[in-house]
Parts: sequence; structure tokens; C-alpha cells
Amino acid sequence: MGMATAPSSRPSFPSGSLDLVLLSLIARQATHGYRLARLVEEVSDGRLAVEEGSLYPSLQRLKKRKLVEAEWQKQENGREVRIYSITPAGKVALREGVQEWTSVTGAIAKFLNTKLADKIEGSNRVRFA
Amino acid sequence: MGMATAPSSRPSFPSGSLDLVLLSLIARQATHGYRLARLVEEVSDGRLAVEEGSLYPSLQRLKKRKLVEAEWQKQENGREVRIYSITPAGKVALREGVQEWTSVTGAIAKFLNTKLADKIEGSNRVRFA
DNA sequence: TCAGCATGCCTAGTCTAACTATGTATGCAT
DNA sequence: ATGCATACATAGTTAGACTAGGCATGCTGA
Repeated sequence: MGMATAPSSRPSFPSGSLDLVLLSLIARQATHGYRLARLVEEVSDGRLAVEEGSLYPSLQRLKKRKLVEAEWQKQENGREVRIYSITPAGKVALREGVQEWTSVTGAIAKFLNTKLADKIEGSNRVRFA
Repeated sequence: MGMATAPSSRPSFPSGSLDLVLLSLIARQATHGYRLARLVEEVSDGRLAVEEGSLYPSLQRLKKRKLVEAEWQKQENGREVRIYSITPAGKVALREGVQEWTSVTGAIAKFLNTKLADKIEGSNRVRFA
């Protein structure tokens, strides 16, 4: 992310958020990896993209933690795909994960919000609105 | 961060956000590293904490990128501390960094928000409100 | 007095997550 | 049949947040 580092094309996921995003998509609908990648781009209006080298390892982590189950299924086109579905433990983890993510990013936003009281006067105490 | 991983005491910074948070604090008031660490805890009401092993490397990165300047100064207590202040380039990077961070976390929030339309019906198209 | 603690800075090494690059295979359209 | 989108996977790189130390100083209380 490194702040105006951006020589790379598109912004990436802050560390830790990818598992959560994928889990949330799977929670809405069981689906396969490749489609998850395209959903990420669609839903984010192209603001986010998952590389396959991030996608599949992430799905493996979720599976290893038993937050999702994977099952080979034959599609209508006759193609074999790996369908991921959320487990009960996954639903719990998702709820908790969203909670924590929201809390942390909320706290961070507090630092970054310059909306008001940007200027601080002579006091040696930094003030926040 | 890894979602309910949390055996460690307190939540940490999503990768990439620390530089931005520190830069935003320095932008409000030039100050030294140790105090930045305590400000982080104060301002976040204890929800965030920076370890010193993250803090000083982060400040070095900011310095290397010329987003901050460092200067040894003697405090009233007679103690020598390293005061960091933001540069013009730092202000630009801060603005852009906040912009990007907001965009990315906003996009992610779109995935995590289950506020409404959590249930998706039979369609093979995932819907988002 | 001097022991301990908070202050203050720093680095070496570990861990992990997101990445790049690559390899494989199949269905479909031209 | 040639290429392209689909679909899955792994090996290796990179980078950032961490753990675990080391060092030095000022103040406070027993």
C-alpha cells in the first residue's frame, strides 16, 4: 500500500483484508475461485483486484481454518470447478472478523480525518475533534 | 489481523496503514518517536498500539522517502530526542495516501456490509445493495 | 544512595500475506 | 487448429509488522 508508492497498476488489499472479503463473498453464495476474483473487481468497480497468486493461497488458508469447505463440482458447461461454501465456524469468524476490521479501520480513520480541527495551536498536546 | 486469529493481545495495523497514521500525526505536530507511540494509543482509546520494532522502521521509511525530516533536539528536561516534522512532499503524499486508503477501505467495506440484502435468492448473480 | 521504572532510541531476525511468474488443462469460437 | 477465456495451482520474492533483544538517561521512592 505504501502511500503513493503505486508503481503497480492497481491498489491491493491491506494485509489481512483479503481473507475477510473472500469469506464474505462465499457467505453470500457458494462459488468457485476464479469467479470470486471477478466478483471482487465487479463489486469494487475495478478499485480492487485479486491476483491468482493471492486468491488460491487465501482460499487454502480459509479451508485449513475450517471456515470454508471445498467441493469439486461439474458445471453445466461440463467444466470441473472447486466450489467453496461457508461453514458454521466460518459464519462466526466472519462476524468477528468484520467487527474487528471495522473497529481497526474506524480507529485509523480517526487519525486520518482532517475534516475539522486540522490546525493545532501552540499547546504541546495534540488535539483531536 | 487474520480474522479471529487474535491470540495476540491487541489488534495491529493492517499492512501499509502505519506509515500513514504516523505521517498524519507528524503533520499535526512535529514530535518524537516515543511520543508518537503513546499518541497512537491515546487517540485510538487503546484500540491500536505500535510496537517500537514497527515504529522506528516506519519512521525511517518516511525519512528515506523524504516525507519527513528528523532533527535531534534537546527538550526542557535536557533529554535529546529526535523530532520528526513533515516536508512539503510529505503533505502531498499524506493527502494522496489518505485518499487511497479511504478509497480502498471504502471498497472493502462494501463487501463487508451486511446491513441490508444479506440474503441472496436463487439467482446465480450475487447482489449487492 | 541506588534500585527500579518510565522515557527514549535502535537493530537483528522472524513471520506472514500479497505479490510475480510460471505451469497445467479444458471449453469454445474463428 | 489456433488462440482465448476459463479454471486451478505452486514456487519464489518482497515488504511490513512483529518479537526480542540492547543501550542510555532522568526521576522517584525506599
